Amino acid sequence: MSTRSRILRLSRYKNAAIRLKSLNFVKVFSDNLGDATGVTASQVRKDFSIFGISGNRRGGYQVDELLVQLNKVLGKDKPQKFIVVGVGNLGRALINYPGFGKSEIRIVAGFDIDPAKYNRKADAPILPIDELAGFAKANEVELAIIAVPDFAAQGVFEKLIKAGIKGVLNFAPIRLKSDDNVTVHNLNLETEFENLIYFVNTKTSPTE
Amino acid sequence: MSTRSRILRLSRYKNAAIRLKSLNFVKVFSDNLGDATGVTASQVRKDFSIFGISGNRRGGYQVDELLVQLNKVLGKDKPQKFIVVGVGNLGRALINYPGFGKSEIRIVAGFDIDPAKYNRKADAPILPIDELAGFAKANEVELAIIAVPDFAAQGVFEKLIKAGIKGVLNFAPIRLKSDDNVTVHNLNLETEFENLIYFVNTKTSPTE
DNA sequence: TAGATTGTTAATCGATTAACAATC
DNA sequence: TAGATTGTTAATCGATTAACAATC
Repeated sequence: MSTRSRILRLSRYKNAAIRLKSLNFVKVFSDNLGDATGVTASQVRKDFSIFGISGNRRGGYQVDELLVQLNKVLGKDKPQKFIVVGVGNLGRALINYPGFGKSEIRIVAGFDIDPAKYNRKADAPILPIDELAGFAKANEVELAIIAVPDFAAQGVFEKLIKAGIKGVLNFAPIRLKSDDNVTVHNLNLETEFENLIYFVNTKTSPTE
Repeated sequence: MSTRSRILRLSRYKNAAIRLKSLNFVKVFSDNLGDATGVTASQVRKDFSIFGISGNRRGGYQVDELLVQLNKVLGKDKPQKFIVVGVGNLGRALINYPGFGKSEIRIVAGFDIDPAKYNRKADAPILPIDELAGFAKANEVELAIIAVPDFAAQGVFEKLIKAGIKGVLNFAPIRLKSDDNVTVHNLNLETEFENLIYFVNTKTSPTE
């Protein structure tokens, strides 16, 4: 009913709606959103209907109202606190990622084992990994990013579970398994590169 | 015939095969690979048959032979040169990404507009963006990564097209459109975060 | 009102899985 | 040989698209 790709499309509709709003659109049609995101108008309406997002026969969707509803489905109606484990290049990139600026995604702390990286005074402090569980509980953080080398990922994952984390985005090139209590999304950069290479080499366009 | 998700699975089979090889497996069965990657054995055999990867009735697949074939499909049988445009935190993280070490993915240069970042002596030199086209042609680079802020992405993309780039992995939170000559994969980190948030909030496990 | 767009149902399309004959 | 596993075809499942009645 709600597959990964359906939610990905919802994110795109949201981004398209933001763009259209900035162009002073007050209402949009399923046709506009389809064009902007590369799907059919039917798909847009179907996706909306599954989440009970409704518009106006004849009048399309009010952009402001639509954004409220999409943000609600996507959890963007309230702050979402993340911690990052592993403050190497990638971890630091995520902590400083400017794209989260206007969004409700907040990276509230980083954790590492290297004392040279600790910095308690930063907006998002960098702390010893031993403080992870305490910090997560004190600050009610349920979401985490793993940005450590592959050999350290499983150990970090287990620490995160003990700390009560409910969702993990894993950038380490190791496949972590979710269970009933913890949702894991694995994002393997090498795999993304391989995918691009394949489609360039064969000149086939991916369905994505 | 060859969708994005089929190629993603192929990457996973390859990673599983590498792991099994390191455990001294000489042959593997579709069943092993299915278990290791979370798909059915039928799926594995179907995927293989589409790419003409064949095994031994009764004897499964020789790991070494399988890896050769998978690497060939994925373009890992020869070096794949990438350039990175935008040497901020994310760009630097990609240039230094240790996960590419053993792989045939090579990041051969970075480009930026900030002179403070230039470094012609590094293994992967950081160069002024004006030198992009010249460098790409001289070094026969066809693959690029965009890691610049959103407002700069479209301009960079057009420069890349002019430089003869054939494939782009875009990390900027803007949707770039591929055409017949250039394959684009958009990887929007915010979207990945939203996806995780959704599934954590609803405790539904994604099909992925 | 007449015309246009939604919301939803039915039809289509494609991908996954099951089954089994071929065969090592 | 007998048993186990592949490779492939057929069946199933799910997701996308088309169509159209409802209606603003």
